[in-house]
This record gives sequence, C-alpha cells and structure tokens, in this order.
Amino acid sequence: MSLFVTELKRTHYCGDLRLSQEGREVVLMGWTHRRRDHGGVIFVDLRDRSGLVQVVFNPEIASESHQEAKKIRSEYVLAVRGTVRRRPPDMVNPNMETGEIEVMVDDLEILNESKTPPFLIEGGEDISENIRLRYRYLDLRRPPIQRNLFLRSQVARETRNYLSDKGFIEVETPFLTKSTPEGARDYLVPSRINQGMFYALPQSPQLFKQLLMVSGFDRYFQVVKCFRDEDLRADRQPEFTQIDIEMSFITEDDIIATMEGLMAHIFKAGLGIDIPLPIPRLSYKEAIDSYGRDNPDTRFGMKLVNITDVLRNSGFQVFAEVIQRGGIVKAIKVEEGKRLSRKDLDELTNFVGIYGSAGLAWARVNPDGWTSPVFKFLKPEEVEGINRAMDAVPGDLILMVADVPRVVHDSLGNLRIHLAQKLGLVKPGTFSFVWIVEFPMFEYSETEKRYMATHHPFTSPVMEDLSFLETDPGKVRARAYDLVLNGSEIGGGSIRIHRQDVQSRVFDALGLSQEEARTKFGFLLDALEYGTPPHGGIAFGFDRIIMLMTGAESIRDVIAFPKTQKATCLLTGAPSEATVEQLMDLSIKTV
RNA sequence: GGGGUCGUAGUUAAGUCGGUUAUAACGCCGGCCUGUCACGCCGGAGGCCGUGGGUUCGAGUCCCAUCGACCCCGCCA
Repeated sequence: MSLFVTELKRTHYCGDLRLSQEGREVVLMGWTHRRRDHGGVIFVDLRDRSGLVQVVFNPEIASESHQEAKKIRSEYVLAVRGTVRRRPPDMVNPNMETGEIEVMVDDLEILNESKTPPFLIEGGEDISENIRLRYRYLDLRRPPIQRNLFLRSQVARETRNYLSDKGFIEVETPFLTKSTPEGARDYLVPSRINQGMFYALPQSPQLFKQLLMVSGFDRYFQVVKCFRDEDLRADRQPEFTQIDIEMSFITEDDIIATMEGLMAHIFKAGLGIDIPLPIPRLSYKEAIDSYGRDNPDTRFGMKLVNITDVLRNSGFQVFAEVIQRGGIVKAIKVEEGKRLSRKDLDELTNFVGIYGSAGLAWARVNPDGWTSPVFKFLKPEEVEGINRAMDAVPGDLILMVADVPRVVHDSLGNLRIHLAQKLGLVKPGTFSFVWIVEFPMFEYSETEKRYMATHHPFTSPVMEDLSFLETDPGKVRARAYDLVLNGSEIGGGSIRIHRQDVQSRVFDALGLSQEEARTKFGFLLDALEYGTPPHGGIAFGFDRIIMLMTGAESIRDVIAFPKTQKATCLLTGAPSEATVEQLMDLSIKTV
C-alpha cells in the first residue's frame, strides 16, 4: 500500500510549521535527520530544504505507525500524516525554529531506505573535502550549503530583475567558439566535422557582447559560464559564472552608476544590507601606493607609508643600497605591537619571503627609541623621521620592507591582509566596496619583453593620453574600472575602442601586426567599420560575489558541483579517457 | 613548474625514543527504556595505518618513491 504517493499530497514544508498551524492536520515528506527511540515513544527530526520539525510516534495513538517507525534509520525518506501540536512549555526547544510545536503522527510511510551515509548530515563542517566532494549529493543536503545555493539563486534572479527593469536584454552567446586573444589558456574542443580544427570554450563573451552593441541592442546582459584552463585557487574554478554586461552611448560614470544600483539592489534583496552610494573611487596609483595592490581591502587601515626619502642617505647599508638601485622602502604600523611575539615576527618574515622579500625589518617603538635589530644602524634623525612618517606612538610596531617596488608592494600588501586576519581587525559582516580607476593601459612584461594590455586590447585609452601610444606606452591610462569588495576583485570592465584607427594604434603599441590582428579577431575589426557606437561594459564574478555574501571560505561552497585543485570532479570522475572510437571520430591519435 | 599542510575504523582525531593484542569520540549493529531533542543505560562488530619499495630481529612510527585532498607562489586581460 502506498497511501501517500497515491492519495495524499504534501501540505507543508517541515521548517515552515509554527504555532499558527496548531491543531491542523498536515502531510510532510522529508529525510530522517535524527531518530530518538525511547522504547515507547519515538522522536524523529524530519528534514527538508526548509528545515527541521520533530515528529512523534506514540504507540498509544497510532500503534501501527509506531511499529513501522522502529525501522527508521538515518536519511530514510518518510511521508507522515499527523496533527500539529503545541508543545508543553517545559518541552519547547528554543534551539529549533519549529521548537514550539511538534507533529503527532497518525500515518507513516517509509518512501525509501538509505544506506548509512558516510558522514552525518549535521556537523559536516569537519569532514574532509575529499569525502564531501565524492558524496556531493549528500554534502548538498547540509543546510549551510543549501542556504548558499538558495542565496545564489535569489541573487541571480534579482540581477535579472534589476537589469531587465533597466532595459537590458539577455542574449545567449556561443560556448563553441573561437579562441579569445591575450587571455588565459583556452579549453579546446575538437571538431569532428572539421578534423584537426578546434573550438575554444569562451573565457568571456567579450567579443560577442561588443558585436551586439554594433547590432544596436544598446543594453545587453547575460548570466553566463566562462572557462579558463589555469591553475585553481580557493577563489578560482576552471568554469565559473559571470554577470556579463555591455551598454552603448555611455561613459564610465553611466556604467558605474548603473552597476552601483545593481550592487545595492542585490545586497538589499539578498542580505537586507544597505550599501552606501556612491561607492568611493581610488586610482590605480593610489591603491598601489597605500595598499600595495589593485584590489585593496578597505575594511581596515594600516596603510603602506613610503619612508624612502627619510632613509635616502641612511647609514644602514641594506636600505641604502636598495634605494641607490632605484628601490623603495615602505612600512606599515601595527598598533599595540606587543600582540605580536618575537616568534610571530619570524613567521611574518617567512611570510613576506613568499613574495620575494629578502627580509622584514621590525621596530618596537619605545618612549626613548626603538627595540629593533636595525636600531643601531640608523641615525637618530632617521628613527625620528620614520616615527613621524608613521605617526607612531610608544607601543606601536613598525614593519619595513626594502626592495624593488613590486616586491615591496606584494610583500606589505599581503602582509597587511595577513595581519588583519591574525589580529582580528576586520569586523565580520562588513562590506566595503571601492572602484579602482585610471588603470595603466599597458604593463611591461619582463618575460615577453613587450607591453601587454592590462585589461584587454579593446579597452579604450584615455583620449588625452593618445599621443603617448607611440612615444611612451607606459604612460597611457585606460578607461577601465574594477569593482573591489573586501579585497577581492568582483568585477572589471572598460569603455571599449569604437574607432578602427585607434584600435590599429593600440595593436601597434602591443607589437601586434595587422596580419596577426586580422587572423585572431578580424571579424571584430570588420564590425568596427560598420557604424560602431561608443560602448563599454563590465563583467562581475558571480561566484565570488556569492562567496563574499555568504562568508564562504571557498568558492567551492557556493558552486553545486565544483572541481578539485587538480581540476577533477571527484563525484563523476571527470576528466576521463575517451574511447578509441571517439578518438577515431575526431581523428586524434593516442600517444 | 615550485613551496607548505595533511592522509590511521564509516567519520573526526590520538598514537611517546622503532618494541607485545593500534586507542578514543561520534556513527553503525543488538538489547533495555513513554517526553527526548547531540536522549540515556548495557553489550558488540568494525583496521591493507593512502599505495609501492627500502633500512631493521622488529615499522603506523625512520628513509625513498608515488597517489590523493587542501593552502600559497608562478599562472589567471
């Protein structure tokens, strides 16, 4: 007999029941979260996506169901019909959303049994990711992960609502497409019909969205998967989701204002948080100078201070030589420096070593000087000058790095973040946005011995810098902008080049010949010649936004089926070998 | 490509200087229990110590290699 499947419909989700349903007959379906068998009465915490409710099997009320309930084990799938009952005051469970009520069961049907799961659904936090990912379908039963995916869905929906209301049209662009220029490594897909040829999976729909502007759609968006064949990190997956946006006849300020509206909307809808607008802007140069990186965490201070000038004629050889060779010395100040022990300082020295720094000079500020390994090498006016530059008072700890600018900024920029975590400088639940603007158009690559596009080669230069394209490319600023949240880059975009002549000059500056440019993306160059409107856009890292909103420590906790650091899927076993037949179809030889 | 952390029962961990039968908690199985909610009490089962090799009278422990998970550097416009 299957009373439930054939005759009874579910009336409520478990977690939705409240005192207001007291006395109502309800039908619930869900999983056995926990079972407490007292010999007589049996309690089961029944779980579905909404939460938990206690259902009670009492032999005096329903002896047949009680008998059946003895068979129940963890994760069995149940259907119950019963009555919502107010719990007596001393039996209320304040730790449960539904703790004021329980369901006295009349009928029970075990809809399915379950093997003993490899880990408890509650308390899965401690389980190794290895096991969690192999049994991802069980891991996804865990309420914290379910909450993440529900929020993800809600934010995607609110994004679509907001952009649709603002007149954006959602257009799908191809996954089987052509390699994009100057980006990450592509995932390639062999073509069977055109043997020896390959599609590339898109790293972003960049060129297509620009073509849509040429076509006159004016405002485009897409919530879209993108693919990059690079090494993984806690916040990087080989396939990820982007909120991709492009607009015509606009300037930076139009895009920035519209996107600030989007951020405010999704944070209000998803978390109930008001984001103060407008979001502050910081130039690339200011960001590097004060925070050591172009994705600064602005939730706390501890900014980098340049003390090169104070030490220009220093008697301390290490500093003096670095400065002579064109290097710099910068420092950060830790208030109440005694929170860091001598052992901590050794650990911090190792930490900056990761970023290439040969050392970390530290100084504890006393009323009458410093406690510091470098104190004896410095002139009194140098110590005084540094104290003044750092605005240091007794008790403070000063941490200094001397090296080429890149190493100093990498070291102190990351040390600043590291210390904030270690010392708990960040108040949980704070969200600090900042726009980074005025990026350099090009960065000189030591490995490639040429200028590379900081964003991508279709980014428009700032018009007044145009003349530097040929004379001093390093000076050219780009009309690009990144949105940074809590030290993570969550979005980046630019005003694009819409004139063919400017595009040619940028290619020249990149050392890209007309022939190469034509082979790689001739279709875009052609399109530029048919009345391309001024346009620009942005793309947001959707997974990262959700990660920050949920407070997840890894991007994998906001993706239903993520890959491991070696880019494999422990659940499905992908990637796997192809059959000989498949390879023959594709004309691919096995090695 | 490189640096680091880790791998012992289903799970999470302990395991001393290399030494007898590898511990614990939770979970699981059986029994008892009518108000628990991390139920309780009694009993029980459960191990290729990631894998392979080496040193040794003897290896979970030491050495080498290898596989896997995670964090980071490089890489990722």
